[in-house]
Formats: sequence, C-alpha cells, structure tokens
Amino acid sequence: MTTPSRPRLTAEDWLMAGFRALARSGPTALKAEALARDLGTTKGSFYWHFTDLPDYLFRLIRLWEERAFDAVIAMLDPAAPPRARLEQLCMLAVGFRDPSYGGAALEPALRAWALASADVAQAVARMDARRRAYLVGLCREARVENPDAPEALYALVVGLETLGVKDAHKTMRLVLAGI
Amino acid sequence: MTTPSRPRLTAEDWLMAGFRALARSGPTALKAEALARDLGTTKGSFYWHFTDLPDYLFRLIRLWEERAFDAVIAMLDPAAPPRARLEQLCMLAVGFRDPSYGGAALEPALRAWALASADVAQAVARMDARRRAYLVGLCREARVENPDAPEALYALVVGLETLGVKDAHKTMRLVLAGI
DNA sequence: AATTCTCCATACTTTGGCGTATGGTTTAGA
DNA sequence: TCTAAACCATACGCCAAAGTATGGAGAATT
Repeated sequence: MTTPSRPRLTAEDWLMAGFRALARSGPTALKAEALARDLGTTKGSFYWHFTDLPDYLFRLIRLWEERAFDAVIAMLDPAAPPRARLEQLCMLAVGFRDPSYGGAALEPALRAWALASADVAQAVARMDARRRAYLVGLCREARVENPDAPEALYALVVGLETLGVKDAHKTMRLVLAGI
Repeated sequence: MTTPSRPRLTAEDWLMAGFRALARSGPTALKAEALARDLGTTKGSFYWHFTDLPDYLFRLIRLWEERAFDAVIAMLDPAAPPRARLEQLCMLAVGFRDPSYGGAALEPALRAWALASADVAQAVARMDARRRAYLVGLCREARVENPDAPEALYALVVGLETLGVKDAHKTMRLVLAGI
C-alpha cells in the first residue's frame, strides 16, 4: 500500500498515516493497531518508533504545528502588493490541501480532537493566534480599514473547510469584494 | 446535583445530559457510566430507558435534528421584511445558544462526531441542506442577487461557532453589509 | 394493605485496544 | 562472513467500558 518492495517504516510514515486517518475518520482512528493495519504492519513497529500512544499523539500535533503555518505562507508571492497577497492567502487557505497530510478534512478533525484533549486544544489555539496575527498585519498593509475584517476572513475559511465546500473560491471572492 | 429530593430520571434527562457532555468534552464523553456519574445515578437507569448505546445515540441525533432548526426559525419575526429577517436570522445563529442543549459548543462537537459516525454525518448533512435551502429562499426574497451569498453567510456562521468567537455579531454585520 | 409496575443499584461477563516481553528477520558494517 | 544494531511479528496481561442478570426500593393501582 505504501512502498511495495520495502515495508520498512520510519516514524514520519506513522505520523503521516496518522494525519490521513485523522482526516478520514476523526480522532477515534488514532489507535496503534488500526494504524498498523493501514500501513500493512503490526503494533511492534509502532512501539518501536514511539514509546507509547501519548508520545505519538504529542509528536503528531507538534509536526502539524511546525508545518501547517509555514507551508501556506511559503507559497505566497513576496513581491506581490499586500492586497494581492491577502487575496492569494485566502484562496490558498480554502484551496491548498496537501493530500499527504489528509487533505481538506484534516483541520476540522483536529478541531474535533481538541474537544477531547487539552494539549490539542492549546496547539490549535496557538495556531489560530499565529494566523490571526498574520492576517491582521496583512490587512493593515493592504489598507483594509475595518478591524473585524481579519476575523471575518478567518472564520469564513474555517467554516468553508468545516463544511467541506467544494468550490469555496467563489464564496471567498464574494466576501473579499465586500471588505 | 440535578434534583435534590427526587432523583427519578426520564429519557429526556439522559438525552439533555448527552448534549451537555457532547458540548463540553466531545463525542468521546458519550458513555453510559460517565453520563451516569454526571446525573448522580448508575448504568441501571441508562439501560432501563435505552436498549443500548446505539439506541441512545440515535435518539440523541434525532432529537437534535427535530429541534435545532425550528428553535431558531421560530424566533424570527414573521412580520419583518425579508432583508430584516435575514439579518435577524444571522444574528440569532451566532448568538442564540440554549444552554440546556450545551450552549455554543454543541454544533462543533456534533460535526466532530460526524467524522466518526456515518449516521451523524447524514443527520448533519440533512440539517445543512435544510438550512441552506431556507437561506437561499430568504436571500431571494431579500433581493440578494449574488448566488454565493447564502453559502458565504452559512460558512461564516459555522466558522464563527467553530472558533468560539465571543462577539461574533460585529463580524457578522461586516459581511452582511458587503453582500 | 397487598400487589404490580416503574425505576434504579450491584455484581458479573465480555470485548477492544493499550502496553510489554520476547524472539525473529533484515540491514549495515567490520 | 560474522556480528550487532535496527526493525518487525506474535503472544500475553491488563484495564476501561459495554452489556446482562438479578434483586430491591418507591410509586401507583386495586
């Protein structure tokens, strides 16, 4: 399923499988044996790479926290004017989905997970704060005067991905035109 | 904790406790013994009112599906002009939270639960369809021309409640002004 | 007052998934 | 080739929570 000829796995393979499972079936799918079935192996490998399940989950959150922000920001054109960069960011946020991370359903699943785990809740809160701060700065640069605009844009993105809207670009454009 | 002198419980008491637990701790909190502790009783009562856990969960979803739509619509002023009714609905949607149902966190928890249960996913999808249909009709009546406006409003509401934004009215107003 | 029905408590069995122990197999290096 | 390390498979003990069986306490009916 993963690599036909070489079933040797690394810790990152397990973590990526975790993201996929999370996106597909929610946090209840983050179990050692279920993930092992997905990867075509057994628990033995899991407990080799990770001391226990909390360790695995912790590293899963940390990996998301390290990458989910920069991965999108890095795709922005730094030469573009602020307003263009703002619109570009919004479009990316509702469109960009690295399938290896589980696609569009990952973040809703993460927020779902946050309901049951304080650690995850804090990680999500940190990520929200980072993104909001960046959005506020970008809106200021782009001379978007209304102080509620960043919150509106962010909430819209979160809502669109929570609902799993297919062509969210059009919806995004409508709101962008209004602020 | 619930009723000091008369600890006799009804099925609805159990269901309401389920909504509260769902909103507070997510779908993983929907366990017979945990709910029993919340209500100051034991599993014996649970398995008297419900045949098993799937039965309980099914009735929980059904109760939500029966009430979550009408409860909001009933608060609208039927005499108000369409545009006013539209704005009223949006404000209600981000503000109205019946605490007996678990407050603002219930719907995010339900969507979280939908990731793990096909039944819940279908119920949420039906609810989304109903609401969207109503929104589309209301937008048409209110002469809101842009066909993406209903989707934008709905996604914004979902995003605001997913993020748990405190004073979402201001954000809502900003977007309403732009469409 | 006696009986029946409704509702709850307790003890038990069962199951799923975690974590451990231990041995086997592959790979890298000397 | 031999050895050691890295990696995985299997079998087991353990615990939390589901579901069951059975009895008991109150309320309602006669």
